Amino acid sequence: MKKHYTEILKAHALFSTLKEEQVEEIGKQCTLLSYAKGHTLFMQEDPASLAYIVVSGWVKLFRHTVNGEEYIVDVLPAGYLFGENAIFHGDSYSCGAEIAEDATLLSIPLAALKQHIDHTPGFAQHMLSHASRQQTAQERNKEHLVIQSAPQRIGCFLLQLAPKEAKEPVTLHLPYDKLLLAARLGMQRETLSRGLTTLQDATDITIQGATVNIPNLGKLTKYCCTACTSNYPCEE
Amino acid sequence: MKKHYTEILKAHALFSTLKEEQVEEIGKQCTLLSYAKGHTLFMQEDPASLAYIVVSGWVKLFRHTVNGEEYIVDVLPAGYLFGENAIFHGDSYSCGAEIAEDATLLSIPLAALKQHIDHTPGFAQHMLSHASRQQTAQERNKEHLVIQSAPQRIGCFLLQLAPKEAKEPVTLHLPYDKLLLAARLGMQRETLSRGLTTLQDATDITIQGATVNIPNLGKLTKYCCTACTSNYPCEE
DNA sequence: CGAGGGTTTGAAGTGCATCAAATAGTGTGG
DNA sequence: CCACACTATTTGATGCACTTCAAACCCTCG
Repeated sequence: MKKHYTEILKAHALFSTLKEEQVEEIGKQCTLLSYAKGHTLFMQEDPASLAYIVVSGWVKLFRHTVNGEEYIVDVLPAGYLFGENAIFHGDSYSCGAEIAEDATLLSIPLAALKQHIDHTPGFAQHMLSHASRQQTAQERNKEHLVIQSAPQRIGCFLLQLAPKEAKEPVTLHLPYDKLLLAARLGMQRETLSRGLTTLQDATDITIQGATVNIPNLGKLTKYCCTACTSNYPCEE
Repeated sequence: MKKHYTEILKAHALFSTLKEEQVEEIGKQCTLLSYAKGHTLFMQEDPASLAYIVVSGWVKLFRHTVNGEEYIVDVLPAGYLFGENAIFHGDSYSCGAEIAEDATLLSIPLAALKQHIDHTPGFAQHMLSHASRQQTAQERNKEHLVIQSAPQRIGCFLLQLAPKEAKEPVTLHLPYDKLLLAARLGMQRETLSRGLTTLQDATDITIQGATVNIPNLGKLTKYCCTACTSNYPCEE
């Protein structure tokens, strides 16, 4: 029954090179949980004992400003790990987490991670390269805020949503509501709405509700990625 | 002669808990270098064999967009380490580095770092917590771009420049030219100039050339940090 | 069918960027 | 020590992008 927990773990780069028995031992301490949209997992500064891997659905990470507004740190799809950095924040979460779309999560005790960081050769190295990847992605995100216009950021997001070896025309669905998407991209919902229209005019894509059709990837790429410090596909 | 290299190393959190002999062994492989403003250390994608610690002066990290513009990743003061993440980027630098103000740097072979990551118990953990701190700082920076206005970002930068236990009135000097500062804060030089004027009107500070006088830290803090997800002082 | 959230559209305002030009500041050679 | 050249910074005028406020529209679900 619990065996497939290890499959989920091994699918993540962080655990991919651990020995079978080590993954199994972590797997034993994990739990699979299902939550409905809107459920709050934890708040910023809460004492932390669990990290999570998103198995399906979407999870929103957020912080609140001093004057009460919500800032979206990130919105995570399946395959992503979060909460693990509490280890380096005095065992409290550095941001809040809420289910953005119905999700199943695998919880992993922080204690298990800590133990492997300290005692399993090579694991800390994997954590390091994982942290480095995260940092690169975040740096790219920060760049976008300075360099790209709102429509470009939207297009860039669509490109990241498209599967790697997709053949045109690509059809995809916006994975969560547009209010959240706008916040994730650092803009107002109205700006998102207008940005999508601008994109349609500029790059031949069509949008109906949450359905996006991209007949010409090259045109979209050219529109968005010319202002960027990375070539498409924009991860590295 | 080379003994004080170890002092520089030990001043950095990364090496602070290594044993004396281990630090000395790294110290032997280091070199102290002086560069004039404008000197290019390396370019993005260059093969990397050295990391650096800024001993004095300022170093600018940058990337170029596809269409040739320069994006400022960060501008580092004394005490900061850079270039080390090449380890996780296939031994090539993820951004260019140039001397922003006359600087002396301590170069550290990446090979030495790698070796300690792999063979020195506890070192990888230190790298991890270092990476985590960096990530937090970067996340805060990214937030600022979305949440804060240009004058608020400027004020926030001034607050970070002020020594921790400073008593009013605080006097400080902008450490590098305003064109670079504007880029570092993600705005145009004209916006910086006008933002400084706005700040003067709003928070009682005075600016003459590169000299800034802050008679009332509370007022500046209130102006800037109310829109932020962290209380002053805004690191954690 | 009506209520309510999510989304779009419209109109007006604001902040930052852009272009252009003036001014201050810095270093050089006479 | 001054005149000149050159760069850094400020100021002014204007335009554009994004925000804000307001209202309409759409869609789903009771």
